[in-house]
Amino acid sequence: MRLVIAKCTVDYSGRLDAHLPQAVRLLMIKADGCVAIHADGGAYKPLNWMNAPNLFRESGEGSELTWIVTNDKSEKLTIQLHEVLSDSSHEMGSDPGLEKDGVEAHLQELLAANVEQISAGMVLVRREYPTNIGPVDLLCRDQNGQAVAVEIKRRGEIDGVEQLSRYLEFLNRDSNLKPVTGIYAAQEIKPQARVLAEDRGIECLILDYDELRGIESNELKLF
Amino acid sequence: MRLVIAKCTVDYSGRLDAHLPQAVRLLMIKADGCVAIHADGGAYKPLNWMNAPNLFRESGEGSELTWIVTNDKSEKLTIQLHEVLSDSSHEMGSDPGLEKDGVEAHLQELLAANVEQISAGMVLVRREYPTNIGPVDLLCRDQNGQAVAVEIKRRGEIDGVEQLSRYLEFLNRDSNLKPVTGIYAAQEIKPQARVLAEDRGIECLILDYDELRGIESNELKLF
DNA sequence: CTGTTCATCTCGTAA
DNA sequence: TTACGAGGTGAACAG
Repeated sequence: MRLVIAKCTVDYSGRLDAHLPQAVRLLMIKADGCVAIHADGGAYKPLNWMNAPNLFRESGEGSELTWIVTNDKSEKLTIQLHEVLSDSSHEMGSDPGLEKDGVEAHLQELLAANVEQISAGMVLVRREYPTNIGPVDLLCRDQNGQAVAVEIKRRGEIDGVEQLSRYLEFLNRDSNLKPVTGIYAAQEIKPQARVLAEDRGIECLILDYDELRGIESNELKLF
Repeated sequence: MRLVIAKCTVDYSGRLDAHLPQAVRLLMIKADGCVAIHADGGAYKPLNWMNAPNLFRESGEGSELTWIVTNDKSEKLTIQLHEVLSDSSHEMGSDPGLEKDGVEAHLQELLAANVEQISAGMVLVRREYPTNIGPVDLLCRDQNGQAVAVEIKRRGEIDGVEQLSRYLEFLNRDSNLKPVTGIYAAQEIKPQARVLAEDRGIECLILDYDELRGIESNELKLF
């Protein structure tokens, strides 16, 4: 990894056009060739960047170096270096990578194992119940034996309501299931999504991840 | 900005849990306190990070330093530094920031100012016309006085068609507007999006950004 | 290889 | 402050 601190101006042209006025910034060039330009503030996202694979060309000399980075999608990043304050390279080797735990898939597992938390007497028919337009997260039957399709999201936005509506439309064509009602379950449901869901007769359910995890661990303790 | 190259292990706990095994990485600490951990490859996104504002604590000594970064949302980033290979700081001053050109807002402005480019006699009612499920980009009336809802995208994909369909559904409940037709306008419309749009009776319109900008500047020249 | 969905999304902006 | 939608979204996964 090469790290350069320099007073520079930058122009990007590609999916949009962008320009950075002259200032001191960090230019980061990784081993795979990708380039990132960071200011000393803001979040982790660089001001400008160019992903690998790309072509890096250096031209000019002295106090007016120019870096031009291009790729095969006709994107172009032009960096004018007016003054280089630091330039260093570091050997780092390959990275073993990140291990994650606690994302959305876990939520579906937890709820599938505890469908009676949705309403008393609810029974799971199956997870990822297939339809022609994709699988529904959960298909259940309530205490009266009526089919219920459940769509689970971490954050319930309007797209998820559309998705569930489409599933219901298809499920209701199956005379063995009809009539099928819908439940939209999420840790958080946005107001607009709620409006649309209720407009379509879909029930909204707020999930408590910690509570579900608590129930799970309590049940495990019983055995 | 402080840049440290070190052999380290990292643990993050907060919105999820994540762990990084021991390896040499770049640790970046910006002036506003945010911390990012980069490997020498992958894209511009760091492996782990912690945004400002946060609390940074350094403890231990010699070859076993520990950095603990916490914030008020009970997120915690723990960095064990097993070997520091480089540690430097750089004064960079504030950044004038990025100037962008060619994003969706520009397209909407340009088209709003030139609605007769959509079709002859078209008149703008208002931009960001509100509905219960969000604002429509443009509401217009055509030469016959019939209401037309326009959804503008830079890249026209299928979810934009869904979005416009929802707006039309709600707008058509308003007896002052009914019947409302839809136009899906984008610089580029994906084949699947076009099929769905036409299936729903929504007209597709390809926008030429340069052309719209040209019309705009020509009109300016007239005055 | 495209298409779809998730993300510690980030980021801006308007109510 | 919160809600909402765009993003040079990126990244992972399924078909």
